[in-house]
Amino acid sequence: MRKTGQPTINDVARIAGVSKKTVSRVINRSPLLGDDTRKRVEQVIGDLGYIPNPQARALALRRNFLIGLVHDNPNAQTVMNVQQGMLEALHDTEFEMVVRPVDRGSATMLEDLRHFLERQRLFGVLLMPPISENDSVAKLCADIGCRYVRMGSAVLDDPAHMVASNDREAVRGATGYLIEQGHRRIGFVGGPHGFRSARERRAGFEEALAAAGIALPRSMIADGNYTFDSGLVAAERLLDVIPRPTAIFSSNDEMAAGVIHAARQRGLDIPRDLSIIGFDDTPIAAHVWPPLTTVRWPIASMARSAALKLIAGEEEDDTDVEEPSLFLSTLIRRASVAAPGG
Amino acid sequence: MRKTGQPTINDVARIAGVSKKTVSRVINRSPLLGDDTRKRVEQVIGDLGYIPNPQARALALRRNFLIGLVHDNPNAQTVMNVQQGMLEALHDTEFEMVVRPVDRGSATMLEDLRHFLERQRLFGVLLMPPISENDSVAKLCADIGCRYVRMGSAVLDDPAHMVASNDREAVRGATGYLIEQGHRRIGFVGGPHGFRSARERRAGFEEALAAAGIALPRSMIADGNYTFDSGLVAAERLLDVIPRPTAIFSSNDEMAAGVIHAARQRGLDIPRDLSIIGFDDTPIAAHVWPPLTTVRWPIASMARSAALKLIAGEEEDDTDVEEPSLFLSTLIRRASVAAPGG
DNA sequence: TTGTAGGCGTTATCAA
DNA sequence: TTGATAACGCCTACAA
Repeated sequence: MRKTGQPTINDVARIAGVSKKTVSRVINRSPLLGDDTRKRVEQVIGDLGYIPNPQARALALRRNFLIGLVHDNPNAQTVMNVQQGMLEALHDTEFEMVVRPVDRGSATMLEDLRHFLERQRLFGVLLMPPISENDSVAKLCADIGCRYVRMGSAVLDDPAHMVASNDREAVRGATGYLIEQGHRRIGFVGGPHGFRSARERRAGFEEALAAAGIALPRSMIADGNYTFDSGLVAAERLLDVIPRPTAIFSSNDEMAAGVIHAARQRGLDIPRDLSIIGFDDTPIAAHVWPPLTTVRWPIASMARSAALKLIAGEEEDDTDVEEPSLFLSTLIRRASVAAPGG
Repeated sequence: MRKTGQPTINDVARIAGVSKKTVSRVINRSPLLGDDTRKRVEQVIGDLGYIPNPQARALALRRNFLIGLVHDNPNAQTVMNVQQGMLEALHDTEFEMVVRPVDRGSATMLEDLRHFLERQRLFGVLLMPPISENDSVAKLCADIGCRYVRMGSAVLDDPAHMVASNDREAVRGATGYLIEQGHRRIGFVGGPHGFRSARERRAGFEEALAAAGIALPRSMIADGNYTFDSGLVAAERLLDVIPRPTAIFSSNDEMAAGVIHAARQRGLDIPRDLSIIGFDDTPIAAHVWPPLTTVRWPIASMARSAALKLIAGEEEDDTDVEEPSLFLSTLIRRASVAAPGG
């Protein structure tokens, strides 16, 4: 109690007139403990304001109480939603969240990550997309004995290590909605190669068209990389095609904002001349003009669930309830979609 | 080396044929060490892939290597920029970042924070606005011996505990720009009461008008709370005034997007009928239509500097270079401003 | 320049 | 049901 000002387990033991181990048992809710001893110790703990030192526990238990968030996601809102969901799960537990961005492009990414995990000896990590799609990262975690749960747009791993949304189905539904409105010439702005989410969304798009018997010419597909600018460029390509598409599905909101931009630069009215659907339901979707119809996936819920999976069995509460592994997305209908021609 | 698979200082010592202390000296770059011994130990460390256990170090040193980010900022991009800046500073150090959102509205916020800080015994915390403006929080940190640095829109603390932007001056400049363009009826959308940034920005606005000898009727001021919707509502109030303002300064970008929305709903052309300036230069600023003229403050640089202040003296590199405490903002000129009437 | 003994605050083992 | 003793992996103080 001298140096740091914080009382230690020794102080509690001495004052309560019991051994350290007994105090430890009280802290850890050991079942074999006399009621009176427990009460007495708890009294002292309360009086002293004693708080167990997590570092010491980490050392003794050979594992710490840090959950890592490993991400390389460029979208701030998405990352924040994940953080929020994780923290909801970690709230009132002894776990804390440490954030670790990684550089997917870096040649040493895997080595850096290994070094980080080995050094910090994290209790577990939550892998966000798109890095979560990288199987070598999951393998790395498994190899060095670090628990992990991956978030993704499709099931990439066994349920214990995965929470997934079903992007394909969501996009199929969104595209179906455009078709219902009467659209037949529908352009597609895709995400970057190598992204599972990009692949899933495109597959959903193609499935919807196929189901409706609508041909999909190559000219109606343009690839982007999830950025505003790439969406703008892709839209310019699509809008050059004659006859022009009457609707465009964009694989994320940011690119959809670029599509809106491009359309407006050509004097096109949205949704009269062009309907647009995005994906993610980031704040930008509600704030662009006109407000963007988009697909919302339950990011925070997924992250919360993922974190709960990670610490499952560690916390006494309702560990019997299995965390779900598959999450449903919903189409948010706003003003950017109408029947062709108004 | 048995349980965890990770080699310990003992393994290194045994294999290198030296004492633990010698290995410890190598790790901590003690100057008094024979070159050959050092080389030999370093060789073994490399061979074994030995990494010192941060938990054990934390225990022995009675302090850990975690830097906290305490925030209650609703803007995702701002928080992410701060995280990025912090992590840049922490890169290649032994420090990690743990994130702690707090609820400013909660009655137990201060108690929660105290509990968090006492339990985790963080090395230090970075306080983001607006919670950083709360003097009791700073006092709490000081009381329990936790280093802290506050980020803010004005100097609220001594340089060792503060990195600040100069919002007042920035807004004065931005408003001056509108005046230069010929605007005389300029509306102001303010931030929420109790926010220092809101106060500073408003002061800057008023100073600019006063300097130009322009009266500021009460009707030209509408308060918001930094959200899109509040900006929209505020703009509706301002645009109802006759004669209408020819320009509006909005205290952040999100509200400025709401202003744009409101203007468009009335069929006003921006910038012909209404010029708009925002604050923050979030991505939304570049992506709305028309692109928004706004004030950019160097968030990431400020956060990096704040983190470096926190760990100053701990890292050997260039600790002689004092971290700056005041950061300048710049006006980013885009298409949302023109002379009145086009 | 290097080593020994002891401590940081906690938990595990095993005996009482 | 409790307690003594020994870890956990590292660092400081003091010796050699």
